[in-house]
Amino acid sequence: MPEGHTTHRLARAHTDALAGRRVAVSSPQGRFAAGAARLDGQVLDGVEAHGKHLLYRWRSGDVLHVHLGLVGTFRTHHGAAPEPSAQTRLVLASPEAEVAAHLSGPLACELIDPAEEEALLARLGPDPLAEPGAVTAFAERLAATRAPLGQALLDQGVVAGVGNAFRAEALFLEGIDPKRPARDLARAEVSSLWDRLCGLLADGVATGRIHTAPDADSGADESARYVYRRAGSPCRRCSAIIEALPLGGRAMFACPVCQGASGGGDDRPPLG
DNA sequence: ATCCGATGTCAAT
DNA sequence: TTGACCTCGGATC
Repeated sequence: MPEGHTTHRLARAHTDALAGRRVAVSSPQGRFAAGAARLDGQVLDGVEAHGKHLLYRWRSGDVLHVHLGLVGTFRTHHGAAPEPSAQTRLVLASPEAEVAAHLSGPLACELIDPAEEEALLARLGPDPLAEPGAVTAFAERLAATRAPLGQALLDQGVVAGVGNAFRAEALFLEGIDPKRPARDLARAEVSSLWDRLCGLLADGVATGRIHTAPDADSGADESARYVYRRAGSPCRRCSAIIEALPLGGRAMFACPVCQGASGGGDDRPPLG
């Protein structure tokens, strides 16, 4: 689940449900026991998303940093909540609001001090969901890397909140070969790509899913995407076989024709 | 019952 | 570049 759209949805949901309330905080699993004990009963002021990072700000001045990583999940229950599982790292609950959020498997769940928060935010590039006008910062950071574009888009210092699914879908829709050096993109390509990322992420916040292809609300997630996790299947535009190649340590999915040297991306609808 | 992979990141080679 | 970490659902035996 977790690219930038997920964290922004959580920030909004948890702010709506819990901000201004005293929150019961616990760590059934135990690995956050000390932090939970410190926060338990405190008033939550609000929750912010910065790329894939979540910051929970408490009236006491404490800041809780959560990063879901690859497998982390936050389940937010309204009404009667089930018992948290034994591996639940963190529970945030308001009995009066009948809300309980259960966090499992996070990469990070920790209290951070102001210096750590500053360092965290300083290493993030612009977040399309937080700063949709930040195309210039995006362009500068693309120009400063030697990496291929497909790899640069996974670098949270280049753009914050984009992950493996959004990078693949965005580059397909832009018709750009992911192996091209990021610094070689024309200004118009950078601008169009930034707008594309903003649009895809905003759609993700609205729906909670990464569905980029117009058809197929029915069926698996793969049926609602152009390339991500579709290696070996025909391209929805040209029927060429979608490829997966390692880029930035992960599988990069792309159409060899639509994203070939001749380029060609636009808003053409998919084939039948 | 067991294995494997996943929308992520970091530390150790 | 690789392995470790973390949890869970789906595939496989």
